[in-house]
This record gives sequence, structure tokens and C-alpha cells, in this order.
Amino acid sequence: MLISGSATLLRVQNYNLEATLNSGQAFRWDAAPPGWEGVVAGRWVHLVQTPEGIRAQTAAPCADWHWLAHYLQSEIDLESVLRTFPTDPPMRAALEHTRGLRLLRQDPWECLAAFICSSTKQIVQIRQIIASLCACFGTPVAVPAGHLPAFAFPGPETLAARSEADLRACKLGFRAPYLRACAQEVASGRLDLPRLAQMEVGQAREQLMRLPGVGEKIANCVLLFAYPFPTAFPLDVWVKRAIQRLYFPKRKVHVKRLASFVRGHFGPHAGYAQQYLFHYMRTRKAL
DNA sequence: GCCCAGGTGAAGC
DNA sequence: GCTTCACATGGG
Repeated sequence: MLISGSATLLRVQNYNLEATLNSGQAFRWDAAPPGWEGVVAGRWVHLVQTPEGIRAQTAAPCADWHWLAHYLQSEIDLESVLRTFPTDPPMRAALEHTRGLRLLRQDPWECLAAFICSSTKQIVQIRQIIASLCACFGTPVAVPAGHLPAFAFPGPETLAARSEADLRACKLGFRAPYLRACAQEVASGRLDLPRLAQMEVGQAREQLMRLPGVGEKIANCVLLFAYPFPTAFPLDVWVKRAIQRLYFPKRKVHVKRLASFVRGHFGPHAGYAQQYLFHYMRTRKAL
């Protein structure tokens, strides 16, 4: 039983919590019927979708829920975003396929670290790596009585202080030196993550891409999932496949041309459209 | 065994 | 500039 925790209801409509938490943007949510549990901003939280919105239960006392509303982006007007999407058949199909899919607004460091771990890994494996990093190096957070321990995502100072071998023990493989070097850049202040929010998207992307192990795709993931940069468009293997098959089914199109098409086609919330295409491609039955 | 995974950096044209 | 390859590890 929960003793000291808190609960609230975030009133929101047209919010597909299940799809949102399982669409490859965040990697720390586990099914805990009838909802999902995870750690956000250093707090263990259990979420349940209801007709009124999203019910949240923490283990520690909580008076102000802004951190959660911000993470879930429950205050944004989804309809006004969707209205900016192109109305072509593939986009409409992707929208129909997963109504209410949302973009989260994650912590920049956690998001950056997670996507450094993501390169040429399947989502199940990314989840394993990140769970391992948290269990090995994260600070424990309050959980309900009798619950398994849960951990905050380790900060840049913590990971910067570990050896490459320590990180490799979490199955990072060749990504271990990248994660360590990035942690050192952030911990030292040579990269000021909060300050990226004040920049133009191109300048912010440039800063991220100076990090070892961070190319255009990972930079765009961070810009889209952790910052208000709605045009950032991660072009990964799945989205490339989606654009190729759905928009150019007759002829093989070079990646450069796919990228060029994307920039011109999806509008001011291109990154949001990308998330619908990504999830559509990964979860639809045929093709 | 084989191929692939929410890629990137470096080496070779 | 562009193409190819190595990089760890595990799932299907």
C-alpha cells in the first residue's frame, strides 16, 4: 500500500498514453496494469489512462505536478498541431493508425544519453542498456512499499567519473567511450544543455553534433524530444523506409533526396509528423 | 549461422 | 564530395 505518495488527474483528451510511452522516444516505461510505471524528474510515478485524462500516482509526496504535465505535454493543443500536417494518403493513414500519439518533453541530458546508446540497437536492447545504467549508477528513488527498487537516470557528473570499462559492463559496446566523453563535456560545462533552448535550431544542432557519437540523427532526436524544436526530423532506418515506401513506391530514392523531400513536405511540426510515421511503420500489420 | 538494429566516424576513392 | 567499413551485442 502507498502511504506517503500523492495522486492527481491531468485532464486531457485525445491522448494515447500507451502509444506515446511505447513509440521509441522514451525507454524507461514498464507496463504495470492497468497503466505504466517509470521515473520522471527523479520521481517514481504510475500513470493510468482514464476517460477524463491521465491519473498519476507518485510514491513520494507531491504538491506541484508541473514536472509531469511538462513531461507529458498534456497542455498542448494537439489538434492545432495536426492541422499543420500535409493531407496526403500516407500521412492520413499514419494519423488514423494511432490517434492521440504525442511527443514527450524529456530531460535533455537523459535524452541525449539515451540516444547515444541507441545507435544500431533495437528498442528492446536500448531499454536494457538504459535500465542497466540506472541500476548501476543511478540514485534510488522512493517507490511504493514492497516494490522493486527504482533509480533516477545517472547525471553527467556520475557517468563522467566512471571508466569506459564500467560503462561497457552495461552492454554499451562501442558506444561506451562516446557516452563517457559526452558526460564529461556536459559535466564540465563545455556544453551547456539548457542554453541550447535559447538558440536557433541550426545552431543548437551544430552544438550537439560536436559531441563524439552524435551525428545528425541523434542530434535531431534530442532537439525534438527534449526541446521545443518542432521541425527537427530524425531520419532513421524506419522513417527512411516509411518515406521511401509510402511516398516513392515506384523508384528507389537516394537518402539525400529523402531528406530534401522531408524538409519541404511536413511543415512547421515536421518532427511530430515524423513520430506518427515512425510508429505507423513499426506497428502496422502488412509491409 | 545469418541479417539487422531509432548511427557515427574514419578511411579510401 | 561520396561510398564503404568497423564498431559490440543480442533478437528474430
